[in-house]
Amino acid sequence: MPRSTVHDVARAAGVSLATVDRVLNRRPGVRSQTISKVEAAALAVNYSRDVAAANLARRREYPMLFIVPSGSNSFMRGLEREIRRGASQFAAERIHIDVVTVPAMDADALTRAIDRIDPAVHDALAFVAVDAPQVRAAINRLSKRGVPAVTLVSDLPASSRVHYCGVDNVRAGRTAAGLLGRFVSPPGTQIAILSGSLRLNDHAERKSGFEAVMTAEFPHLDVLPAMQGNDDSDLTETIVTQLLSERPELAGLYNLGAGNRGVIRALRKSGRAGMVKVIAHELTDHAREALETGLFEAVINQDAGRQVRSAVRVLKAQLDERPVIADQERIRIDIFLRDNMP
Amino acid sequence: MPRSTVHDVARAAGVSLATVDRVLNRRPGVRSQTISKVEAAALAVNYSRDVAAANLARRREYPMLFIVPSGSNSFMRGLEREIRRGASQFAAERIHIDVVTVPAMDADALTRAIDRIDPAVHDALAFVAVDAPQVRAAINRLSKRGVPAVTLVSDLPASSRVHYCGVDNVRAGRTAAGLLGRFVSPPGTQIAILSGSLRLNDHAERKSGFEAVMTAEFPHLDVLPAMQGNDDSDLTETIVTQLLSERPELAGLYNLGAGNRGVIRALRKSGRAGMVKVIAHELTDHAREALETGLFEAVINQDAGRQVRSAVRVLKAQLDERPVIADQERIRIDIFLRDNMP
DNA sequence: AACAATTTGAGGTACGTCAATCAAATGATC
DNA sequence: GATCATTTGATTGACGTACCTCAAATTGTT
Repeated sequence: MPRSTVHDVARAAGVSLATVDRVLNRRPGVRSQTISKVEAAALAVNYSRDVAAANLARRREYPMLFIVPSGSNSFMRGLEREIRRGASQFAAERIHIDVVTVPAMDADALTRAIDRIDPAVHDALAFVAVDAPQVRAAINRLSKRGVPAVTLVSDLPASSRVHYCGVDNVRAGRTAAGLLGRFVSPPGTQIAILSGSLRLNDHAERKSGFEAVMTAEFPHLDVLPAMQGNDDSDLTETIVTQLLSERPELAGLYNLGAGNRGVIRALRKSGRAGMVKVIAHELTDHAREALETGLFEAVINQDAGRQVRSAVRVLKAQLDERPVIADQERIRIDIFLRDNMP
Repeated sequence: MPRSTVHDVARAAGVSLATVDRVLNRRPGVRSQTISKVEAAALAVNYSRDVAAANLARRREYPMLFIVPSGSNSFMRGLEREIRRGASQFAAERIHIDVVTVPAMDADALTRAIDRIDPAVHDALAFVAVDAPQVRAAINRLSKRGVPAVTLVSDLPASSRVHYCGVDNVRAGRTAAGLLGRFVSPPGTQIAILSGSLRLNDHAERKSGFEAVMTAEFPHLDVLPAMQGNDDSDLTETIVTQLLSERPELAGLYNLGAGNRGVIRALRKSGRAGMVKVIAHELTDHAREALETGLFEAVINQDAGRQVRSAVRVLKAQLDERPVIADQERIRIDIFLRDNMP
């Protein structure tokens, strides 16, 4: 049974090809009666548009822009790599991707980059959000100019962004707590939380999820107030070194931001590796090695490639005025131990 | 910069379109000198074939057959569902998928099903293997008849199957051990292993991975000899019920096969839920609910949808005589706790 | 009934590739 | 340099859809 084509629909509906075409592409000049006749016929012969042929015929191109933070953050560099990889992959579908970087956690720089977008050049935007009013305003302006945007990795709630392509960070934090709580059994022991910047929506959410589960399910553990490492390896190293020397009872550490290199260095220096159970985020090369050597117990990961592909799919659907299947676009929270690393 | 086409290649190489076509599609009748000239030109103008247009032009169809075990095994039913879903998705790429079921763990039935394959009807096969000599022989016969095959979920090593689309089950077992070993801390406690059938390659591998890590990293835990539940809920329930009554010190249970319903029922009856930490496989509806209610601590999962899509990709590549990017086809070992279930 | 407005039909061209044909050019062989 | 085989060129018609034009048919309005 070969696929049915527009010809089959036309025959089944008893109308001409031109009319079928007008109906299928929502072109004007067709009586509503005829429209429903054609739609019924399409359903009857089980027609579905051959997307490949359609894309070929309409010379529609999909130029998109991705904005990611610059800097040495391994996860972000990995994200950029995945974007570039996606770019070459999606080229076959006439999707062209440009990438620009802006300083991390710099709301003004991000705002400027968004305002610089030329709708004649880029039809859609994906960006890693910093939660700030001026960014929100810029995105709202952008959508007024007809350019849809999605957030990547970190969300910008209450803005006109079309979709958030990233994990549910509250649940990510909850997951980390579930693991760490089970790993450190003796009661009365201390758990430390290390975050990057709470200006990033994702960090704030992870923290709240983590603390919620700790309070509810592991009340016997003593969770210390969160410290801020600013996603910076050196600052993180300083903080963790001091923490380890001050807290001999420390049994667990949850680093919910970046700066894993700093955690690793501090842990190595202290000689307490293995005694303090560490859970971190993002399976970068450093985290990988830390898992391998037993320095980290587990890593919570969000697959950058999936997020990029999801962003592209959502934006393309938006440009084609097709609905997104939200269910299919949910990004998973991966847990990696030494033995199940990909 | 619009994509370059065959025309660009022809111009760059200084040959006609026909010659470019012959080279690109490996048709005979071109001097090797000209071939390299064209290939160089293709590289120079950064040509990449427009897959959509190519698929449109060649009327190649890809009829494939999937063989899955019948029965009430939730994972297998989920797999079948994913195959059927894939079928409608891949239809756009002219890939047609048929599914047949054969009794689970029945090597002879599987052998007959493989021998029944008509190369005129199905160009490729994906199947869940039972590790038996007659199956191996049937697959070898099949590949002689020109039909490539991949194994799904459970492998058939040392056969002429082209690829295995499934997780590394040794590592899955190791992962389970890493988790369970950390979850049950008090020394001297007992851990039980429950398997389905060791005739299935995947079960045997999980068991060996689990035991290896237990011996090496958690020597203080007492791992009991593995019991066989035959992937059957009722038998599994009986076994677990008896186990729980005989072993009051039991602190952990690893169910590496199917039959989770039996484990759940036995655990509920016994009133030891939560005391015995359970790790199981496959995120079926039952496992989901068990995680939700705290009956299971963790579930190791292999994503059925991914495996199906991977199988289709690999088979299509095989039929097109394209190489497979093995790295991209590696199936991940998912870990799910209550809070990171998708 | 005459007219305009709307709806429909018929047909063509294009997208980039595949596949095939037939003619023309080139090469090798004696 | 005549003969034949091999290689290359030129051209054409699909594939399924989009989009356009122009004419024909149908409605609705007065």
